[in-house]
Amino acid sequence: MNAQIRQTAANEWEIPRGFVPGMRVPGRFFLSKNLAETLEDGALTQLANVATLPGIIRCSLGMPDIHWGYGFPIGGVGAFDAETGVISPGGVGFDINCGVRMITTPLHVSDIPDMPGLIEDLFTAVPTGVGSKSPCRLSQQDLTGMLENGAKHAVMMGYGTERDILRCEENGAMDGAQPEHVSKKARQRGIPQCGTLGSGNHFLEIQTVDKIEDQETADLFGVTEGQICVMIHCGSRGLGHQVCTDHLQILEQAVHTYGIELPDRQLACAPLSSPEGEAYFGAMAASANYAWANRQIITHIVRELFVKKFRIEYEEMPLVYDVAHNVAKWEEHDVNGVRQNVCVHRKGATRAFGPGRRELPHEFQGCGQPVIIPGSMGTPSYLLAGTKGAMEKTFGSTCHGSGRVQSRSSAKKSQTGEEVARALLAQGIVVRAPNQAAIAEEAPEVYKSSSEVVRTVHDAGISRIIARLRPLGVIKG
DNA sequence: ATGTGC
Repeated sequence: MNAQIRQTAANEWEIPRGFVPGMRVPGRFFLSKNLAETLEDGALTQLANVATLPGIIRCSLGMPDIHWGYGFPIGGVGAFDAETGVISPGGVGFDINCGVRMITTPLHVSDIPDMPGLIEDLFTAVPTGVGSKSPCRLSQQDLTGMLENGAKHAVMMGYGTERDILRCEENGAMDGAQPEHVSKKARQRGIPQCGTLGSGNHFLEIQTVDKIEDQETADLFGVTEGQICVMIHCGSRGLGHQVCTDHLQILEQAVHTYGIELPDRQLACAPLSSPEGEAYFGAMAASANYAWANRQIITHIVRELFVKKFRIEYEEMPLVYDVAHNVAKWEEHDVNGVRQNVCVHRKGATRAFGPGRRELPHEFQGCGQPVIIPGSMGTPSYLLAGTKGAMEKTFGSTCHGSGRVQSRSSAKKSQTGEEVARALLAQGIVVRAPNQAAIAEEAPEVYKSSSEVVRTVHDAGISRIIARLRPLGVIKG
């Protein structure tokens, strides 16, 4: 560990002010001894850079899956004061509201004798890969509806149930969406892509619950051992990417307009209260809503396939929860003992609200929200719960996944897609992707261990492990 | 992440 970094608890570290010039607050991050060697110098510097931004509250935060990203590190959290703070696309990420949802089924492993067949059918039903095209013909009006009302609009169109909405963070639609700040170009990319999985680390996975660590909370979440589940990981596709690109350009100018000094151009931002900052927030919220609609439509496609194939009822595949990984949101938090409305940026980080938060459905008031942490291809995913500790230490946030440790190009050099797929099949995991390179780039070896990341946040008390899920079949984008 | 890069 860098000599300037101070250890403050078993898995907790502090970057002191002065690590980079202009830090207004310290940086803090969570990392176990085993993960220490995965920490990149660049990510550490980025975490310190975030602490220089105007109006940042208490500290910049890094989760154990931290790695180098655009401006902010991935696995980064920053909360900003409503009056003096800024909003930054680099603190949200290009894939606005990249997120993950988990659906349970009444099936067990023995009910799916032909996993390759199921995966093939799902691969055909859910458009996958770069530039894949939508299964639904979306009108301009429906696109606007999705930008304004997210998953609610998708349900209104017939893609899901009223109950689904209650099981999405923000009820599947953020307040403050302003479709008028989503460019025509972004809309053009969004229309043909809604209901598509995308590429990279996005996936659709068939899993089984193989270990319950907290039976009481698992019961509340509706999860039982041996059950087959579906996990969907995707975001706002080309639309969110275009919104980020468009507004970065505007905010790079705003940096000069408002005389903001930045250690890195990629931290382009504007005051939360400025027209430029408000425009980005409105467009970002609209993109987040599009992503919720996207995951909702994919959920519907999967349910229809299961209903037909396994002769079950649509309602027998309830949504456990849907969480956002890349978003900035207004939330109330305690700041120096005062309840304050702050703008929390989570980039590659998950909300982990503990018991008693009014945003949560009544059934989760006592146990905290479900937190879904996807593993890499072939490694376990986890269902966690939010905690009081997260409210106190991390503005109600935890990790989002495993975190890449090897570049895509390097991954392709070390193994071919065929080799990776064969190794996974030997472990009983079926993999399907549009091309072999996609599989090589996502080999389990290129990621930090999801188990180690999850263990770290559990031990630090910023979420707690409820159940572990083992992959059986994976569709990669 | 991304109709993937100047």
